Amino acid sequence: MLSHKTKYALKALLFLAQQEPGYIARTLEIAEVAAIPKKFLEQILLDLKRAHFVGSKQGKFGGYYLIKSSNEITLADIHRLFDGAIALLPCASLNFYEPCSDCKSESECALRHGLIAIREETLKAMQGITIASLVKK
Amino acid sequence: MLSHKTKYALKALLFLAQQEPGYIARTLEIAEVAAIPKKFLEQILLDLKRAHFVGSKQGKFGGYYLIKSSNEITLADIHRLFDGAIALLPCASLNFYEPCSDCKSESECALRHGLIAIREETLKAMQGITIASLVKK
DNA sequence: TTAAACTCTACTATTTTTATAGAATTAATT
DNA sequence: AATTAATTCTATAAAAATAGTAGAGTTTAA
Repeated sequence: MLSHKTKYALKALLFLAQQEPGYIARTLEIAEVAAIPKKFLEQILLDLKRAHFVGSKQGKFGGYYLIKSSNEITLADIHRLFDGAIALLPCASLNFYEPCSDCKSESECALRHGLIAIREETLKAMQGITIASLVKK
Repeated sequence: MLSHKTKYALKALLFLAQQEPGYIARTLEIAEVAAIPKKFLEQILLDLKRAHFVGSKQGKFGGYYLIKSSNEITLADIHRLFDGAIALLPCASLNFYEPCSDCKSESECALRHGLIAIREETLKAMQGITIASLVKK
């Protein structure tokens, strides 16, 4: 399941993608429209900024705007940023790989191979969902 | 990601599937081989029993054994039993459906449709992984 | 009767998630 | 220069979920 953080991030990006090009949205505005606690959203937008999905303008009349094309932001990207690995166990992960502590050997691990197959399918599906594709519907 | 509980359940089922038909395995035996805290495993096996994946024999020389064919136990089944929904949000779930509290209307919800597509793909993949298919490798 | 196993409930500890608070900084306007 | 309205940053707190433990009770075989 997605954390609230990831869900909020997606809703915020969805909002930004629906604005006129050049429009700068205040955090409060996004928070109200998308029903997100404002102070929580501040952190999320800051994370999205550090990950270069959005840009910001400080000071009065400042706010946030998309800097990446909405069809280049995928569900997989946002999941990884806030919820981490797509894979079901770290040993089956591409971006968050870690060996299992309780596994004798990886080649012998019965679970790992199956979970890699799942990750491949899920990742493909999640990369197919973009902010742009969500806006369309 | 899978919880430890789900991972332990899979490892326990994997162990049981690899025993001779009719063999009854003690909790301690499974715990040692699969590196699972014994008291934690007790709860997990009890849950697996209540969900009719395994049977048990009480008293001395008692223990657990599979009662469902290992090719009829899927990753999706075990995930749902211990970690709940396969879908990324409750509003996109088949077995754990709940409406979103922060969503104006489901038909308007931009997220839901995309997440249903993801759930369909992931579920299909997870139903393709069985205890039997994991044992084979 | 004893030993060895499962059964059951309650509890505790830890970690993660979900926020909240408040001061600091930045920039536009008056 | 002062004011206002915004982002930025760090720390903290509250709540929920996860992981694990304890111990008494029940069942069965020998």
